[in-house]
Amino acid sequence: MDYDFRKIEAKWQKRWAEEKTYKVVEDSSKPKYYVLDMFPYPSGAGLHVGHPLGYIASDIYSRYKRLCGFNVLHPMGYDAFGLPAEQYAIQTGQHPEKTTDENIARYRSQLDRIGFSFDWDRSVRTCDPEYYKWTQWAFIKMFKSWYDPAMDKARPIAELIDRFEHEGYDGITPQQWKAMSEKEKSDTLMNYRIAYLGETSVNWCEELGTVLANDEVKDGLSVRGGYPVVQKKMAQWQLRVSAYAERLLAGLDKLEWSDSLKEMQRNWIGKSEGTEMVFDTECEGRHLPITIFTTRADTVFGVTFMVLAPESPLVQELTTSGQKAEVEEYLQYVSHKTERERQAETKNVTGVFSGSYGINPLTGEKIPIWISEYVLSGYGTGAIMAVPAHDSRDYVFARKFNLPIIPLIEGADVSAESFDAKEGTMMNSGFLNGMPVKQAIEAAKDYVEAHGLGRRKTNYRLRDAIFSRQRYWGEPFPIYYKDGIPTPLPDSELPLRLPEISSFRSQHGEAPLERAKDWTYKGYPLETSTMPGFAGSSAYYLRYMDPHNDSELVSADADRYWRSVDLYVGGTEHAVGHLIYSRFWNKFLYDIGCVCEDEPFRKLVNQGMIQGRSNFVYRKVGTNTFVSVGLKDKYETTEIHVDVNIVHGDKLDLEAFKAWRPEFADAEFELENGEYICGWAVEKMSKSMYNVVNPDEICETYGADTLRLYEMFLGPVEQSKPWDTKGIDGVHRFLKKFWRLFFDRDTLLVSDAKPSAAELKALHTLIGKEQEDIESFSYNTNISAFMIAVNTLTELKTSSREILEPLVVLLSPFAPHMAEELWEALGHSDSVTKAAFPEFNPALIVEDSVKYPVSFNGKMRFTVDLPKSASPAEVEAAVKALPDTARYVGNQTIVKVIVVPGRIVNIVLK
RNA sequence: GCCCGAGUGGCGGAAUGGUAGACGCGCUGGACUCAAAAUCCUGUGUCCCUUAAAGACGUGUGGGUUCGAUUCCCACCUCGGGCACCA
Repeated sequence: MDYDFRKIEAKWQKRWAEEKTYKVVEDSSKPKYYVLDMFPYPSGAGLHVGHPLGYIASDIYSRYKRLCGFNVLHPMGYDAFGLPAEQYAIQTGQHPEKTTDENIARYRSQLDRIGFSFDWDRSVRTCDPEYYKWTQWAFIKMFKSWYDPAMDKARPIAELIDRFEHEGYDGITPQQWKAMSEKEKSDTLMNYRIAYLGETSVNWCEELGTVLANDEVKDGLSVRGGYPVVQKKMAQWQLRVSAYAERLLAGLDKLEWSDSLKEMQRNWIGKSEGTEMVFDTECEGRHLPITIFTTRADTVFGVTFMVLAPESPLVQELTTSGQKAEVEEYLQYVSHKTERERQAETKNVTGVFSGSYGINPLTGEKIPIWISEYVLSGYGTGAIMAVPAHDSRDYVFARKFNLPIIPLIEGADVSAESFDAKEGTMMNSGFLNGMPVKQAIEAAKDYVEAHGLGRRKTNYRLRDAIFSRQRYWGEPFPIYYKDGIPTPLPDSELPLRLPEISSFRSQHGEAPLERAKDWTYKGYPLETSTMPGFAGSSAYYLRYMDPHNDSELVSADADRYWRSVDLYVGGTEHAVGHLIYSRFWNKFLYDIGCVCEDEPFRKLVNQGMIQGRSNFVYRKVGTNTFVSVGLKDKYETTEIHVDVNIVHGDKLDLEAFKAWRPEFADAEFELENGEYICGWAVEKMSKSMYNVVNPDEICETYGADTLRLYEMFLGPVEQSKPWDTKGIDGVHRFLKKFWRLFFDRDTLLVSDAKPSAAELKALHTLIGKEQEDIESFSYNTNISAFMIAVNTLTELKTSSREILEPLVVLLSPFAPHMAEELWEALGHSDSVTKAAFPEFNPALIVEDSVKYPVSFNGKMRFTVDLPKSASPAEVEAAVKALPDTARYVGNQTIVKVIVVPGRIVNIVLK
């Protein structure tokens, strides 16, 4: 019987589904392990070979952990709310639910073909009301909570109301509180709630008709669609993520994530420890203290001007009547610029003088106050002290407007550029003179605090997450407006289902839900925006633990058993979006006692992207003649993408090319050595570049086991690499060889013969390597080890069951279909999934050499590593060689001399 | 500009202080075959050389540490990723 992968794979996929082989239930007798993939957004294009890379890696890990005796939770679901489905609906009038269902069905069948060990009974989809009920539930919890800085955690809002009523809080006295109207009370509480409604400047995308989060915008364009994004002031629902900044930062230390990913999160959180300092200012006789934030308190002696953000409310206060016209003109100019334009023109310095002056608190000098767009209103206090000598932005500004520059660090040359580094010795700085910069910063902070000029302050760049989207295909907010006061629905009304609407297009910033009929609760209007994509993906890993529970997000029992995700596999593109929001969401649930772990993803592996490898043909301009790549420079040619599926090893299939598109039917060719060689490039895998490779085709030609093996053999999981089928025959050949260890045509070769030492060595080398490699995700080297083992065993003509049986178990995480088939052939009625990982015996793999401990000088110990066959004379010779080389050893204590047959190679220090 | 990460044969890559290039692809020659496919065997870093032996060189570049460096340190170059007026 030959290796008939089509038959074998279909047979086992059917059986796994029928017998629910991968169904998992909580089992306190076994240790648990939770392996999670980032669930996909089911797009219309279906899966290409890049998508399953991470799924294959995590599936191998899950199967390995099962063999090791763990109760493994390995679920899969769909992130099904989102813009593309809605955009498609706008274009075609099809309901997004319909296209989403179709796409999911397609994804499911593609995934099933690859042989994953998901427990599909636990599958979730974010657009399912039974699922988004819990997204809405969590939102209400956030609405009903505030962040208590004293306890450093979220607490019920009732506690805050109680404080306002009885003792007062944050400058509001009980008397003031009691005097407030309901609306005023509601507005006040909005300043504290974790989920709150607030006026804010948002990224508005006219084309998409919605606001976007900062991580949904890149270079002033929307990440999805690439449409322009502008700034606009709007009342939006927001999540107080910033309250968790310090905990989100500190929590990173405990996580097994890559350094680069942690670093990205740290940058995004952007902690900055500095000083808030008060400068007195004077505008037409009125005095107004303004607060600035700086990390360089040591440079106050070099402050020669101050700058306000154009959006700062202080601008109105500090503009003198003489400057009013000029300032107004500048504000007009700034307001007409989009965020994109502001970013694009960072070198073009603009600004205007306000007319008023501030007083340097240390020198008492009068310094002008300017207004410029280079100061951001959203960070710090929206006002800065400018030190042109030691800040490059202030320097450029000072040069442009001829403001004085005072150097404060000895030897710093500020004639051409500023000296930003925090090093050197202070000068021109009063009591700080002579100090190194770092020391001066601390001394200045102390001085400022001691003299009541300001205080130490930590700022974070992390902003609150804007949570409203003016679109249809998302979770509706469980909020209604009772006399204008936002009020949550009672839990018993959840889920609040998405209403039907007639047209999906939004106009003039009006949300699609505004057109829904009877979108009210008890006669009061319901909120018309919907939640963003990250809402549904923030706690999905919890729902997998207990997916059918309709009274709780997750039961305490299920949560205590599964706790958190042990291994999370996904791409880096979610580094600062999903992975921040999810951690925030989880920490909130932790605060309210809903979950028992405060970090959701203990270990995270980022799989690399699989890029496409595009092929090109070259058409002579004005003709229908195509020249091979080596000849293209002789003519003027146009480069044209050609479907990679009609190119094999960069050689174009001429007939297939003529048939590809009508305009090439009568194409002519100029060949090289009788062949047409295509050019190539590594690009993103996409339809428009004709470089998409579909996993179904690979499964059809080579089988799912080959696909799995090949994707892993391509290189390290974390690395990005182009898809290139050149090597796929190699792994396919390996599987056929593996098969032939067991079968010669129809004859099963397995016997009860005792294994030889060489056979045991080959097996146990592999067992040891597999343990090590899977734990470190070095799947590619492990497959190499498999190839070596199979070659050795083939050569040894192994038939021993004691070798072959464990070998099948070792193969099963990588090529589960073949492993099941062979396992059954070996006489097992149970799935190979239920087998145990073979026990590793390192004694069976020792080298044919022996270590001779040798003392030297009574102090150092040497280990001489010699072949067993070495004669005493050879050992002596090796040892005699030691003193010469050992001279260099100094106070090292152990030295190993590696002896390859006949010659001393080197010494090992330990 | 700032912060990460990476540079090894014709190609994907292996080796984390100890015989560089495992394993696979490709290519060379051969066996089987009428032939092909499939399968198996052989060789395959570069230079010198008809070939082989022997030798020299060789992990982006230049220095350093070490008996010994692809691996550790410093500087530079190139590529990839992230952040980018965050005071």
